[in-house]
Amino acid sequence: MSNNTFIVADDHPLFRDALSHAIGNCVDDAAIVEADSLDSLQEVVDANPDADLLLLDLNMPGVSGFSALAYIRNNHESLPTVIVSANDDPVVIRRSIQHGASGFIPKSSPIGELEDGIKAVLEGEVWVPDGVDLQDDCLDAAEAGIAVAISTLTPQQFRVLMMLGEGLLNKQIAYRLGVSEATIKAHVTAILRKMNVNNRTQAVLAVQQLRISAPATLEGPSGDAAAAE
Amino acid sequence: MSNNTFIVADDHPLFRDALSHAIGNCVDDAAIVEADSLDSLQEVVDANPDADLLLLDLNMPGVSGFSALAYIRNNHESLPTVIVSANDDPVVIRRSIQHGASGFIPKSSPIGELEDGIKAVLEGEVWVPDGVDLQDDCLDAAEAGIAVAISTLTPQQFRVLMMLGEGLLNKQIAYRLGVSEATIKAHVTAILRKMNVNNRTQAVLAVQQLRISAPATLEGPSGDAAAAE
DNA sequence: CTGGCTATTAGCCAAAAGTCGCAGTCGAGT
DNA sequence: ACTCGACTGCGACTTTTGGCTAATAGCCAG
Repeated sequence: MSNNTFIVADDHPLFRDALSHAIGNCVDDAAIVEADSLDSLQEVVDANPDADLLLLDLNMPGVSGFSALAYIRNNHESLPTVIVSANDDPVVIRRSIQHGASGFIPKSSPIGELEDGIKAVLEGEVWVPDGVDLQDDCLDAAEAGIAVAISTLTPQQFRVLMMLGEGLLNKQIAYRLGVSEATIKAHVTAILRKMNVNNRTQAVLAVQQLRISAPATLEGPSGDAAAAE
Repeated sequence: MSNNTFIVADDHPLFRDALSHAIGNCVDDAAIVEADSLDSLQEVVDANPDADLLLLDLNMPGVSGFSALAYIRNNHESLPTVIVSANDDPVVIRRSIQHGASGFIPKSSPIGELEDGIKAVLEGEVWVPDGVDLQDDCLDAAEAGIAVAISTLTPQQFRVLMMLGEGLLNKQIAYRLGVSEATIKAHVTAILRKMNVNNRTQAVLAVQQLRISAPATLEGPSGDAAAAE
């Protein structure tokens, strides 16, 4: 069954290390695979379809909120996923679980707690920090629908959607992915169909609904307006 | 000085009534003007440029988060604005004040407190619920920049921007505003310039950063999650 | 091996988006 | 009165989107 493979996805190297160590303390002979971006995450998950656990940061560059979780959950159903986030708002925690995460570990947790969480999830439990109530307030219907739509996207389509979410032109996306603009258009058309919207702006708005509130440090080609000068 | 005119902007009729009554208890001969949408708010504010106070709901239909506040604050600088919201998250309260509100009153407040707040603001104070600390975590630079950009928009441009934020086509916006599509395109171009972005999707993304994400947290806020990474 | 899914591309076309220049109006200022 | 500038509104023009067809190729499962 278990092949002792663990995936750690976080854009912060120091934190990946910390998480890897924690896993080492929980399991002997653990093979750790790391990812620091959406691209590498997709590669790694693809290359290790039978990993034991995925530790996923909610703030990866190029990924909007719970989109990645929604995508992973329905493309690799057998891969238990634990969200690791700097944000420990109970609302975010509940949303994580409702989107299919097997656990939630705040980045502020002491090491011991982190390890407890990992162990618990490895044994099939759902683990959240003490004092968080998972009851009631079920997932917003619209949000759930969007998550379902996203989960039907192919890997390439998902990448394209995330770039739409950065306000990029088809041409720019094509360049980044190294394919022709015609291909991007085909993907975009498919995405609009699956998400049941009429244009890219509406698709982006839908994705935004899966965002975790805080503006955070969402750097990007769009955020400008600020620098002004 | 004072002309005893008050503006109450909320899409919930019952709540407008409640707020109006509260004002009546604070001031004699108060003239109350109400607004239930962005359109009516712009009209009313325009028609009463020297009102004493604006009570503004954060969840008006057709207005995205703090956009309306940012717009009002820089187009009617002399109009003190108090935010009235169902969301009483300290983060939202702080953001409101930092965007230029003169006060913040949770919808869950007892009448007495509501009146205290109104009185305090009328005397020039900044009023927030007990126990909320306004210190530290200054406004995110990007968010502040976006607010400034929005504040430079003309009334019509602001309306157009809000509709862009609903994912509408130029044609649909034109119909709603009763002008030609060519006019909307011109407005959009002006908006893109002022916000320093290249296309409508990026403009929408910028506006989304002023959104108050979590749908009304009825929960007891444990740590304030101001962390926000 | 064959059918089904995905990815990729081209070409064509209609619609939508975005740019430019221009015109009318209104309200300061000088 | 006259100018100046901001706001609004338009039509002509270019670019980007998005839909459709069709073709090629890889990959996997039955």
